[in-house]
Amino acid sequence: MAEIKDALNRYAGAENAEGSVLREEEQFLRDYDPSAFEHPSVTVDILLFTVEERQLKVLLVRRATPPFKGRWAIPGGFLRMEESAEEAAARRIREEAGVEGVHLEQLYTFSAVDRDPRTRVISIAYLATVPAGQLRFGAGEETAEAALFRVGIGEDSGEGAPGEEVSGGDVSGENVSREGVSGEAGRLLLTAADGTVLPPEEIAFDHAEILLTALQRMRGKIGYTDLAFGFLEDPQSFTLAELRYVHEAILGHKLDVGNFRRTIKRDYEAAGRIGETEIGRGEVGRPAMQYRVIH
Amino acid sequence: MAEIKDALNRYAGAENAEGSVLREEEQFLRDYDPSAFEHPSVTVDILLFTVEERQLKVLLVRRATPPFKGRWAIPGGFLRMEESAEEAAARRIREEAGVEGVHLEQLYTFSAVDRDPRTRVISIAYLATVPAGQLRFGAGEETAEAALFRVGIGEDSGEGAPGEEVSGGDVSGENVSREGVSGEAGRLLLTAADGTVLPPEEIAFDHAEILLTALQRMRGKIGYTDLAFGFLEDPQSFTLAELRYVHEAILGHKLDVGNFRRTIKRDYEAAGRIGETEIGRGEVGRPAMQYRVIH
DNA sequence: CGAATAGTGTCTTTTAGACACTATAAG
DNA sequence: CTTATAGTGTCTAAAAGACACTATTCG
Repeated sequence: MAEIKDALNRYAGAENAEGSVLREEEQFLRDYDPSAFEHPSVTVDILLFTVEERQLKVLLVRRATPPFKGRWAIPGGFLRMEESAEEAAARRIREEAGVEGVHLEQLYTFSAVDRDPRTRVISIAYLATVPAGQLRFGAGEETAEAALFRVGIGEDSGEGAPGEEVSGGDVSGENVSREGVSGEAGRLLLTAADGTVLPPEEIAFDHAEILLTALQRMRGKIGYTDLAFGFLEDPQSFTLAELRYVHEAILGHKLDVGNFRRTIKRDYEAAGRIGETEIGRGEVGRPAMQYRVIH
Repeated sequence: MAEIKDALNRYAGAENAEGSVLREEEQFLRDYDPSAFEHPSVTVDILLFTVEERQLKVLLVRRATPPFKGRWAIPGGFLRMEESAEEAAARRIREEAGVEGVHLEQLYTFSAVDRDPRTRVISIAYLATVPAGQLRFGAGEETAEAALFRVGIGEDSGEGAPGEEVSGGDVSGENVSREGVSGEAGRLLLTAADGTVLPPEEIAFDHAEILLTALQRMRGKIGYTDLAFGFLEDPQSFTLAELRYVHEAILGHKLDVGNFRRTIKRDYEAAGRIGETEIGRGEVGRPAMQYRVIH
């Protein structure tokens, strides 16, 4: 390693007084000495989402130390030199929630100079979709240091009672106003298990902003990607109703049954992405056809 | 440096068999000592796109040193401790191309451990859209160390001759096959000013992959965002035909005139995003209505 | 039977695509 | 007139949305 550094430094000295393009190459090389410059810390932040009781929830941890002591934050951790950001994210999810092999996708990288008051931190945020049944985060023993919060945007409801239906009013379908181009003006709404609403100001760092970014991303992609499948308890056996509940939880409103089936069958079943397996046994009501994700 | 690593390894050995949540907080704090860990280098990569002669082009620089000496690469630079990634990207664009205030958006962060053979580098890639007329990159003096390459995907054309129409065949409209969900199978096609085709293997590092990601992102977003406006020579005075040329260059195929006008007027003019100004003077043909971007 | 859930059919509105046509300029 | 570019109108097909209806289970 040492001789490589020497070689790079020699290169840097030799090629001066050039046009801007060459100067760029020169600086590039000089900077490549890993000890020559102070480098920022790099972390991964985990937006771990799940759908529990037909509601979209996110995992937050309570900070035990300043800054933002006592506030809730997105779990994260430092990137190690021998792992990629994806690997670090997967590792943190394993450590934090005891889950392996979940769907993981990069969200955004946050790099504002002052986002952490202590030192310069670059955070690469990842979005993870996890079936609620697989989550294991030190449940009863400690006073809740980690917890799931229901996530929504602004006005779309006040009813935080768990075990309830998705939405009080608006039973009639998907007739939600479609604002401009990238719409959805409201603000982030986090509801604890006991119904308490956590105002965005109570979130540590810039994590409220990150959560909002993640939610908007999911809402934008759920219709034409495989995102929803990551929430299914068993991707090898689910009903279209269960899949619809996932979509509804993410979008924050009910979907029309017939229209949902039509588009799913057209866009996914016809494309061979999901397939029927057999008719399940119902507990109440008519038994539903079971589907499985293919590939 | 060596004793720090030893200390860390000792820590690593000591901190086993804990409750997962508390261990995370503890580790978080320990890692916050900025000198305690070896940190990766962080760079920004600039995907500088422009539309010149109705063709989509990207700025690449030729590497003067190993690794990948002589190969073409995406321009980039190191992130400084006192600037955000966005600021670093804007600075590099100013240095490299002499442009200020261009549209800039984050693309993706690349973090594979071995992506640079010298040291650990995290690259935050930014996509910039620049009017061709504003580009100033050390033009005639040196043998081209930086150059614009026409960008396309796979099969969609062979005609690299500049100053030509966008596409040889396929004059009939937008009837391009719509594969599955995230389609567009082909591979990256880079064409130099002299018509030479640069195979993806000739691109340094993982930069061919990054370019492909960028192109796909642009194609996906051009229809419902303000992306195209960033390429207009004068956003305060342009014609719908000029705007269409930008869309065609990015998509890689011609668009139907009537349908294009219809959707632009519905989605942008009706929403107050663009507005008519006055009828321009034509050089040939009927003079066109001029539009301007609002806000 | 009623309650509960699964699933179908169909009408209307909106959007996308294809394509022929008219309009206004220069020479 | 021809050419070149700008702009309109319209027919059709596909997709989205609303909503009423039928089907199958349990008790």
